[in-house]
Amino acid sequence: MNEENQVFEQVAHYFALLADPTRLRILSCLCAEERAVKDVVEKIGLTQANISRHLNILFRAGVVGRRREGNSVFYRVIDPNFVDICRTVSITVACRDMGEEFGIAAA
Amino acid sequence: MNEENQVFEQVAHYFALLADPTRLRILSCLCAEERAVKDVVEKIGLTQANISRHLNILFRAGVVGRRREGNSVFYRVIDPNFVDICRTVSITVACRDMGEEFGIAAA
DNA sequence: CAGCAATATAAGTAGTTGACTATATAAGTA
DNA sequence: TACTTATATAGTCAACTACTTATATTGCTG
Repeated sequence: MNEENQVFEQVAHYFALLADPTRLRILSCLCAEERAVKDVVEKIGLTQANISRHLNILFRAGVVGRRREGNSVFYRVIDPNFVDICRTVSITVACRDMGEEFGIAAA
Repeated sequence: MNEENQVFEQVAHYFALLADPTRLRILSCLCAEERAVKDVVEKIGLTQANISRHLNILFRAGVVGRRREGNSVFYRVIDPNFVDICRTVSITVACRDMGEEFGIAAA
């Protein structure tokens, strides 16, 4: 495996992070503000184990950061490019007014 | 399934297109110039059936276009956002000089 | 310490997908 | 038509992954 192929695999791996609707919902949740796991679970409506697992995947990849405060763990988006990427893709795949999930005003 | 969830699924579906190293290699091939399937196969070194399948996936999704010329079918990138997205992600996941696969000069 | 609340991890399962081989279709050429 | 080249499709299999239930960890509080 040469260096060029590694680049493609890294890029593909990053896209794979964003290729899951549940993770996109979670990231949409965290886009505007930091949130505790429990709040994300309530907002999205899947099991706590599942949300926690996705948050860990995003954390290990460096897309989100986290901090513990007492019993709770708060997550937030730290990847500076994430919003830009989602903005572009949202515009690509959907009509203008459908990009609002990520705070994209209709152009 | 409400409208909001459909947006996430559409966006996720687009990211899934780009979440495969082979498809990224193919798109990198087609980024600079239109190419026939045969040329892509030779350049990438996987089976013709596999490349053809990936090209069809990208075609149906509207990322690439194609035209037949005699025996050959030529593909090209037509999604105007693709290069921008890959540029951003390449910068995100790799060092500056690793973005050159998609024609990104070191900043 | 015991009990509770919040989060993380483990094990199992079902569905998806990327790869291959083999075959089919389409177009050029003798 | 028969043959060759180029591309697309079908069938199969292995690997991966998202989800669930059950359990473990961590921190607070009585």
